Amino acid sequence: MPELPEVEVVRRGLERWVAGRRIVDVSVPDPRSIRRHSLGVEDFRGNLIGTTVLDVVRRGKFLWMPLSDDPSVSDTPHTALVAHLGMSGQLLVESPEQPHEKHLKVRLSFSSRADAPEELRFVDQRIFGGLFVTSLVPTADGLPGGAGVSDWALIPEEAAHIGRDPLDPHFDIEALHQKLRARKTGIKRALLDQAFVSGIGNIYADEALWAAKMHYARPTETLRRPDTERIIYASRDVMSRALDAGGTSFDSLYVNVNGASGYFSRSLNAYGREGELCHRCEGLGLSTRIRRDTFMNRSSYSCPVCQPKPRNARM
DNA sequence: GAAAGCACCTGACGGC
DNA sequence: TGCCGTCAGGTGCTTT
Repeated sequence: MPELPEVEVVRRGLERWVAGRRIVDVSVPDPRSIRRHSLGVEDFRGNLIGTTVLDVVRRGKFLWMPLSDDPSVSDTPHTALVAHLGMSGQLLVESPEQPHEKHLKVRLSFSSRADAPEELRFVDQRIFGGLFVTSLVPTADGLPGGAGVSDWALIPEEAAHIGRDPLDPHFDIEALHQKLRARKTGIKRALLDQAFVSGIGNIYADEALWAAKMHYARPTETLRRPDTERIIYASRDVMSRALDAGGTSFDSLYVNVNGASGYFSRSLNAYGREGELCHRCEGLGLSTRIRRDTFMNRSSYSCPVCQPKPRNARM
């Protein structure tokens, strides 16, 4: 599935192929993928056709493209096309002659450019993702909304509540630490809550906790500052390595969110390794095996030795 | 108000 | 071979 590093690869691809281009047509073969655009298909089309994409910005797994009716006027944008890839979404830059994908949901046609295909297609098998047009509002901290070329301190209204992601240069560890201490919940539950920190999904939560030698049910109110730092540094490390790997295999025309290939190329220490030897214990001559627990209706992978369950666990 | 539970969705896979 | 149940999980809404 697309995780934060894959979404960043998509952002860079879109920045190259789509930024600065005018939208000339929009079609929505499956309206379920724009269900977050409450005013419907015609309003969605009307808000896009004739506008120009100014930039491609990302915070966590949210992507947005600030729009302008007249790019010759240097003004801050007011609206944006927002995209979330969900579990299976893909944004593909293709020529109109390319056969339609089985799960094609939305097509955007751009003004022609000699060196670039004219269509951006949103393809989504499981329809957890989607597109919508919304207003941009000022960021709470007055700093740039996310990763992008522009430095507008703006963010889509619907994404304004989410925290910055660990790869964001404006990420504030101390603020996160204080929020975690004030909350009475387990650490993994908090890491998956985008209001605390965005961009961490089930895979990176397990990997970061393994690297930090911390059990997923550790109560957040017991965290010390070095604990929070260990988790964030670990998540940064694993996501940066995944981003590097995604970057090297990046197929620039197909704005690649092939989650499966990217995911399996990573070296994971916990996620999906039930019954396999813990790499860290193995190095110490132990034969501990990774355990899988059901947690939040999902799977949670951990080492029972490196990540012992606390007595005051918050499940 | 905070925290937890659950629905959304479809393809892969295992069991019968 | 075909049917059925289970599983995967990010987000937002509902329930406790």
